[in-house]
Amino acid sequence: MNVRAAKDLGALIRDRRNELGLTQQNLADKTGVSRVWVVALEKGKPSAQLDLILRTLHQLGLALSVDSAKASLFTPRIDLGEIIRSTTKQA
Amino acid sequence: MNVRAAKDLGALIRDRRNELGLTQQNLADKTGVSRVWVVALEKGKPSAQLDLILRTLHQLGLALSVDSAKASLFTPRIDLGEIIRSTTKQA
DNA sequence: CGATAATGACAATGATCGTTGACATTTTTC
DNA sequence: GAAAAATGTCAACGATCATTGTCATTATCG
Repeated sequence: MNVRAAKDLGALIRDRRNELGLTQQNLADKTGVSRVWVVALEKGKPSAQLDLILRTLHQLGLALSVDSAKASLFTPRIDLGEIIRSTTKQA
Repeated sequence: MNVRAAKDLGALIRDRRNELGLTQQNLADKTGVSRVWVVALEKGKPSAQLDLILRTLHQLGLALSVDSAKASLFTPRIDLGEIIRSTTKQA
């Protein structure tokens, strides 16, 4: 997903954390940050620091990437793994 | 490109800035940050803050995105625009 | 319902940020 | 090679960070 502003990242992280069934405290502990920071991050903290963000995403099984702004609109990610899986599953 | 650590982002930004023929001062002015900060960022500043990073990338025509860590390995970006362009260009 | 967990908010603190201004060191241009 | 531009580095400063501890408010579970 595209991250245009801090709020995008916050929402994304909160959703993913819930997907994994983690509490804010769980995530904070695993990541090595305070729970207060996680709360702020999910609220869309613009001043959040890069390394803490990277560590948080890592704990959530997420990764950060940078692409051309135009590309991010017209170059969708194609999940080759899923395509291969679903086209070869015929027993 | 994938950003695993602050240094990745720094290298990426420096390369892109040079591609565009901008000086550190140029980029700093456009982005509204100090040149010292740009220098540090390109060197791989882990404590760089999200909003400043987003503003910098924006000025470079770059965008930030978050994907599944696994996905980022197996879901390449497909440039549909380029595909359409090159398959319809026959006069 | 009652108890417990989870989340949101606040203040106080030490640590660190990003800025300005200056100077040294490349790198580029003529 | 000389001049100019670009880059790297430093110190001092006010501003802000991330942390801890605490308490109020929701959710969740038995």
